[in-house]
Amino acid sequence: MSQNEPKIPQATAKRLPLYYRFIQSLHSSGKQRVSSAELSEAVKVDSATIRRDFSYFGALGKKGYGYNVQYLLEFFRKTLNQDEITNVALVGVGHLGTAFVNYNFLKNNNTHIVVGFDADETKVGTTMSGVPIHHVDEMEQIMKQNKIDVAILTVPSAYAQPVADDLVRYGVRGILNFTPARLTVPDTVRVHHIDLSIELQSLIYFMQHYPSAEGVHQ
Amino acid sequence: MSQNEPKIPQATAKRLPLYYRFIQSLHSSGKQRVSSAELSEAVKVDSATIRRDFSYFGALGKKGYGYNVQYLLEFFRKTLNQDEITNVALVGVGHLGTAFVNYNFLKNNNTHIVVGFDADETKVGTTMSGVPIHHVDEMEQIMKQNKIDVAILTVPSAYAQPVADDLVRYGVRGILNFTPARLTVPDTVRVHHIDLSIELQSLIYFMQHYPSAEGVHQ
DNA sequence: GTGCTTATGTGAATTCGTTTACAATCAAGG
DNA sequence: CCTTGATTGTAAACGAATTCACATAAGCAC
Repeated sequence: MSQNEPKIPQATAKRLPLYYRFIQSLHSSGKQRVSSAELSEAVKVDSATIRRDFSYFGALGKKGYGYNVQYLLEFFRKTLNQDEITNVALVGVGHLGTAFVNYNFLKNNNTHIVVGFDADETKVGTTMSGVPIHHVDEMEQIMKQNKIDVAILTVPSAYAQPVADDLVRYGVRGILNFTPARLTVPDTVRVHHIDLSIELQSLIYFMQHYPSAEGVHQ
Repeated sequence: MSQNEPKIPQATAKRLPLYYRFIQSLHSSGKQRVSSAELSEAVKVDSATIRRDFSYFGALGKKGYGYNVQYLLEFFRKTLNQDEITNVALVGVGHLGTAFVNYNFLKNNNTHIVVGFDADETKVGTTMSGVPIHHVDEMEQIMKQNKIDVAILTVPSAYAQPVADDLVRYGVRGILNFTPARLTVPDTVRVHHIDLSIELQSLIYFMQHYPSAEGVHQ
């Protein structure tokens, strides 16, 4: 499922889910074809960048015509492995964690939070939006049994590293880290940081120092 | 307060709050000096990159010695404008918005959510963690009166663009957008996107296609 | 078919960011 | 005051990502 394909630039890889989402919406609105210029307008990525991104996968379009929506949809569905549902564990069911189990953006896509863990006894044993909350002590057993290899980390930052160590030990290979801690993990494990207060701080810095500029991020 | 300083690369600017936070923690732990190598270990940024980043602001350190923590702290406090508190509005008090008003990461730093807006009458008039929730109809008056120029956008995606238009009209110059919508705004307004489901999707893509690699993201 | 229009795919140029590698400089210790 | 060891600051090399610009090919109209 991996390695033999040509390596896609990371910047491109990060945009794929964005493309996929918009193509889905085009498809469900019944559109048949789309040009890189239209895509550009919608996802706010330069049209040349879009064509270049697509070209890493070969010729997906036709000159003078554009891209066939159905075909693109099909292609991205396979490329992003959308047939298979990825089970995700949520570690730390505080305010932010609670928002994630409730938020339905995870029920779409191919990712699904199937279990939550917390140390708080009053939460353990409950179910939130259908997701059972277990005690962190049960993590090893449950993670291994269900072969969960992606976790969302929303614990207090003091626990971030030790919990991450546990997760790695239990077989997790991807962590979406919402704590401010910069985790140390083996390089077989992929960590993406989302640091909310840093995002806010840097937004403010940009506002003050780059009065007009195109949006950044991702 | 801006423009005359030399332009800092965006990649550097995004790391400044990260540096600042760690320098704060060094300072409160009583450390007097720090090298780029130590900083590197803590924030997981190559030490040469750190030295390069710092060098855009002139010579902050001393050769053979490193950086004086007190001095760095002072410097970043000014550079990141930490004396002044930035008031932030939260637009959309759903699950995610609720997490933000409760989360104390905003009470630290120099940013503070001072008001929330929602269309749900049952929320309007209440106070959450000390933050008053108003009806969106009052947005114009309150935003202008309090001269709030930063907003966190956590509304349902269908409302994202119209609400953003309103915000811009009321004087907002920075939006932290948590909706999947790609906003169209004048280029005097800065938007940072945090798209949670895309982050998760791209994490999974990277796991599957780049089995071992250093962490990306911010 | 023929020609016109459109929009792709990509080589080349450019911009942006990171990393190497080292001369310059300073602190500290004798 | 001299030497040693440490660590900066940056020039140059490299690498990644974006953007320009256009030859090429496909659709479409007549």
